[in-house]
Amino acid sequence: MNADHYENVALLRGLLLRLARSDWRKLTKWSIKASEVRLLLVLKENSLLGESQRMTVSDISKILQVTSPTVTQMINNLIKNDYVIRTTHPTDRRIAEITLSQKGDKIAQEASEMFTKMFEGLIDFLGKEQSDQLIHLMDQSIVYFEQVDIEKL
Amino acid sequence: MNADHYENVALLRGLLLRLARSDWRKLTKWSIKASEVRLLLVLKENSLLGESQRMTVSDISKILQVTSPTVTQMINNLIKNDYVIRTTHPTDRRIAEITLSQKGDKIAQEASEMFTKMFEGLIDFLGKEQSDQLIHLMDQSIVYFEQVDIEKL
DNA sequence: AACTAATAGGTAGGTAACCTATATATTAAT
DNA sequence: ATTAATATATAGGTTACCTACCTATTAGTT
Repeated sequence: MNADHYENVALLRGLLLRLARSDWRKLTKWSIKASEVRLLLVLKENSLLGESQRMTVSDISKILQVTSPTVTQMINNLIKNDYVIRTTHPTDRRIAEITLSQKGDKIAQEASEMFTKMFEGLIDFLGKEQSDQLIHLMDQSIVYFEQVDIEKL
Repeated sequence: MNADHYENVALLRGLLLRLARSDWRKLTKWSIKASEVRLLLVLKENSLLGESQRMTVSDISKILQVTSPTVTQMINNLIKNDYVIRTTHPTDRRIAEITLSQKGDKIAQEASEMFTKMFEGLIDFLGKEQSDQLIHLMDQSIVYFEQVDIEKL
């Protein structure tokens, strides 16, 4: 553990901050918000996984890691412009089932392709091995941040 | 370039999103906002680099990568509770010079120590070599994202 | 000196992306 | 039948930004 073992603390902090604020998340070619595109993508990807096309507010909330009122709000916006459809579960009327409309599916498809190309580009740019490394390191970093107790710092 | 060269596209996207939304940025033990703590840190770190304690709104804006109205707003809040002081440049009266008050310096000091410990913790957790790798890969990713043209995707 | 352009910052008002607290509807459990 | 639990919605708020515009001041030009 030499003298400059920790030389990169500031660098690391700065990079994480920049990456967090990076613009790719805010991209939206479509006339809906970036967060709403992400929601459409969740629905699309769920159906591609062979799961049912219908998802509940709670499912979406878990995947996007936001609270259910946040999901409701996004869905209300999406319904307003016919990107998704809300129906009631046939046997449990508490549950709202959300499905993509044709319009929503089209955007989800385009967004999916765009993000795929964007991240394929990143993998090409970094190289396969390096991108695997990045995945591993980011995953570990998330583990670290989830476990660290600020009160004890 | 085998079949699953791009297998990790979704994984990479998900991790970047999670890291972006990670909570460490929102931490604030103090009675001011996280973004305001970051501003105090900029002032503190600038003075530690031997630069003058005084910084202009433009300087801060460049470092935090936010617009000047955003900086003005944060500074107004910080002034309200005596964390920073705004004075006018002696020879160029257009320029506002921002300095830490004693109260602000104390928080900046604490925050600096906290973040330092937090990122030292990350370096220990990942290992020195791995954390250097992470820095390199994040840096390259930022380069990539800055250069990628969405319109062409 | 007078005028125009450039620079630095502030003001007003808005938006995205979240949140908490609370209410409502429905179903499950006792 | 009553109470508790669950799923979602509503109301209203917050943070962290932004753009458009305005003012004050300084620099450059004729």
